[in-house]
Amino acid sequence: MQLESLKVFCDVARCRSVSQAAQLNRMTQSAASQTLRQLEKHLNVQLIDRSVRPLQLTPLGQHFYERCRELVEQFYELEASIRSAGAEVEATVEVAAIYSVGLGDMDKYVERFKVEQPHARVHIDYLHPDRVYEKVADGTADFGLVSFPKPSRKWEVIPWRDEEMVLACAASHPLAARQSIRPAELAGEKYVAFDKALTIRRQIDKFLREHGTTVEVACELDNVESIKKAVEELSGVALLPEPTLRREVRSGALVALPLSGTRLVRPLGIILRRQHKLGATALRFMDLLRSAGDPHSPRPDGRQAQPGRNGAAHAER
Amino acid sequence: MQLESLKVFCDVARCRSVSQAAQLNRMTQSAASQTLRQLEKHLNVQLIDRSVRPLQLTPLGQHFYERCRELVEQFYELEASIRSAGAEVEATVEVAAIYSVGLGDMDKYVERFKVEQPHARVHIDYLHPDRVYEKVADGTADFGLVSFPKPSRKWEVIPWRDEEMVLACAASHPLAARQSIRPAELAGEKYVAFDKALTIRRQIDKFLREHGTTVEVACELDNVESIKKAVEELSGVALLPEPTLRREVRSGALVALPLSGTRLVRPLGIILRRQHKLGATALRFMDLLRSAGDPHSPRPDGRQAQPGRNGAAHAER
DNA sequence: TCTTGATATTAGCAATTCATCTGCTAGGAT
DNA sequence: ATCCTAGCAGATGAATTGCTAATATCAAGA
Repeated sequence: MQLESLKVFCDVARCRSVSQAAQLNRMTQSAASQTLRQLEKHLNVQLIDRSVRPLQLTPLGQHFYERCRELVEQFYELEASIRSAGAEVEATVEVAAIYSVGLGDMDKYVERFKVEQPHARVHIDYLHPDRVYEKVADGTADFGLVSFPKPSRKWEVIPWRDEEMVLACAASHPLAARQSIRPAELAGEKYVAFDKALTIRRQIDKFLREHGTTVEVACELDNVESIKKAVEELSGVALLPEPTLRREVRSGALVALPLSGTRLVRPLGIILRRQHKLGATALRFMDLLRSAGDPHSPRPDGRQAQPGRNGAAHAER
Repeated sequence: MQLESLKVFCDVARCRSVSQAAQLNRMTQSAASQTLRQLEKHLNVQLIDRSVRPLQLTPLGQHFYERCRELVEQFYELEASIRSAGAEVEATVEVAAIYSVGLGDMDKYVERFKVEQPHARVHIDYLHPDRVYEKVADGTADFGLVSFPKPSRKWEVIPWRDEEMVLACAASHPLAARQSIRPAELAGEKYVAFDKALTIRRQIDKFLREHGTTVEVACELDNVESIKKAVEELSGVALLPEPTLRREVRSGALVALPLSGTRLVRPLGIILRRQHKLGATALRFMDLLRSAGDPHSPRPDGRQAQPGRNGAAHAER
């Protein structure tokens, strides 16, 4: 049972002519005639009275036409809506990122991408790390941006960039005048920590342990923005990724002290579902991110990114 | 675009399994898989996420499923209703008859037919002759029963039976005692005539003219029942087909006098649209009528009627 | 009856569809 | 980690289907 057959029948019913209906459907009169006969045979009824000119619908045919027409129209509407929705989806990149990837950074990438791909739309969700993994796993996001990415069967990890961890403190803090600081010097400081459930907290704890230091945890928060605010207000200190502090350092609200004698980095990674081929648009946006973060790392699928029209995608900020 | 494809997709969406959906649709898993792929290609979207087990619909696929399911269900409902309506139509005989064919006669035929064809339904409309021709011409009736059938390109005429015209008068009328009557004796009688527009009126006028008689037309009516009533109440006379008078003669209300020395008959005929092949049921009912009316006239299409299970159709009443 | 415009029919060809078989993948168990 | 199993996709050959072109048939009007 072909939908086209129904359309042909509806057209015949409207035009009262097989030939015209055939033309409307880009087929020969013969094909239309056969189609109608087949339809009637399938339904085991006579829909059209062919013994008069112009042909006429039987009462049954009339009834069938009225209902059928609606259904056919509705279906073609649905088809069109799905098609356009599909094009929309294809042109949209869904990214899931942890809070602290930094709105400032991502905005720049998005702006740059929109210049290169004017028809494209980028949507970034800033979420709790667990939610990021979820959205990647269930396909709601094309890819995710997380810190300390953990490999798994379910997803593939592409290293993106390493962020230097630095000590943040209020401008009025006694340490603010220092050029750098050794981990050991943090002992006794009022420390604002990440939530215990977060990987970064465990990594920092391990780092401090390795340097024989224990800090006095004043409070625990699950995102960078809250920690920054707490550092300011409690006049505490915190170890945070350097890029997330830039705005506050520029405005003078906070001071960022590099660690001396050692180094702690927060690796960021792109995660994406295995065997899940990304759309062309998503692929291009990922390439933009990667070339900005680490232009030399290989692409996991071996495909070449479409180069921007002027190679700007490879320019470091 | 096949309706079956949509059904397969809907089944896949319900079962979350291609194999099961394939079984439901009596096809192999391979065919179902190809069908789905084709559907997705046609719509240019991804409906199903095949990278997880059990498979899952994409958001787009979910949306398509919800709308599609309704449409498919509605269509199958429509299909079923049309099919059953078609069977109904096929089993129903639509007959258009002039008023005076006689309800008594037709009832007998219908009763007998219902015994032979228990599933069949017969519907008889008693109409003005012009309406009978119309209903046959536009296909609303399978065939028509008329008097003095006029041949035409539009319809075919099959002689059915001739009805003897007799003089009707009230039992109290002076002529009622006669055994028969000559046309000339009608001169001066209060005559109840058919409407001038009717063929039978013209035929009767011609008949009387040929016998050199003129009658005094008391009133004109367009159907036999009214004429009979008028004959009774006005104590007039009328020339009417003998079968239409039987009931009144039996009850003693009217007397029927055969014409002597001459004869006038009203031929009845079956009319049906040329090239309009009747359904099997209509054909059988027509055969019943014809064998009862004139068992020796040939059938116009050369087809043999299905004989009744005991040949009763050929028995004269 | 004849013409005209339109539909049905037929045969042959091209495209599609389907089933079998094989290879691959995801998920779960050891 | 590595194996096993169920389920899906892809290739190939067989069969069906759908289409076109040519021809026959038909209804309506002159």
